Amino acid sequence: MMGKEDLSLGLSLGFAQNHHPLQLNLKPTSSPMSNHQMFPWNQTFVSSSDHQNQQSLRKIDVNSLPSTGDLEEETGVSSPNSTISSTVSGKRRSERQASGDDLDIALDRSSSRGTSDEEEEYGGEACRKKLRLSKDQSAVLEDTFKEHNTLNPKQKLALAKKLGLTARQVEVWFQNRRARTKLKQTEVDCEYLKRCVEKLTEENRRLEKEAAELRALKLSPGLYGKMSPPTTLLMCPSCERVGGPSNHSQRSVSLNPWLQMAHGSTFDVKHPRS
DNA sequence: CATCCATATCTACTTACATCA
DNA sequence: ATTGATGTAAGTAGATATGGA
Repeated sequence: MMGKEDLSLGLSLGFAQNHHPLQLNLKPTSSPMSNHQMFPWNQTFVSSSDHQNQQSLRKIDVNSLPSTGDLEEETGVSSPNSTISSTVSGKRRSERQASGDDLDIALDRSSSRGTSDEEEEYGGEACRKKLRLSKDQSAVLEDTFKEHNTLNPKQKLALAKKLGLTARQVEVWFQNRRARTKLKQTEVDCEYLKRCVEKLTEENRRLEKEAAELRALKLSPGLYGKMSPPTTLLMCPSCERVGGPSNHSQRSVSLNPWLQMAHGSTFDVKHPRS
């Protein structure tokens, strides 16, 4: 099985290697970046092929285009889910009809159901049979994904033809691939934020301790008069940091952590995208 | 020009299945 | 042999963009 770490590693390395201008734009808003801009798509994901490799050795390739006879046979199809539909949703069906992609309709239908043997196995119902893409198919899809994470209709059809898949299968693969990438990035971002929180908590603890010490000093009259005044807090208008009046002290703490990150973080947590 | 409708494509979520430990 | 966890292909719903009537 493909380990999560593999993909995460791939992502991290990808981000490290590609200095995408948006990579540092980590903000707490829900989705500040469009999905099409979010990731450097030329990053490498090598791990899945090993996984696919193992699997494809054990499996029959069920993804080759069905014969003409199959196409004729597969016209009537029911949803693999309990909901009755025409396999492709009404939307999808009309989409294909509109584009005149009749072959594709038939292929899509055939691809989302089993053979007649399998039908018997499932009590005559046309249940969804899980298909596995071959190692080669996955590799080509991955390569294409690295170049662009979305496909226009022409590219989709060309790729489908090249791989012996349906356009719908290619489309679905890209959709799922984008979702996986986004999920992985979310996990990476989460880890980063956790480290940020830890650092800030630690810094807060330290500052509270320091404040307590200063309060203690203030209470002892002998020492108070001799104190230098660096405890005066001023806010830098440009960066919203609170610090000493002379310069941006190393201990300054931003009121806005996201600004701080953009500034070059004072807590040196390495962001995965940088 | 504004509005409506059909279509296309996307994300998010879910389901079903294959595989492995 | 069984079972739970995991990965992934595919289905569904809803949002959005676009173009034509």
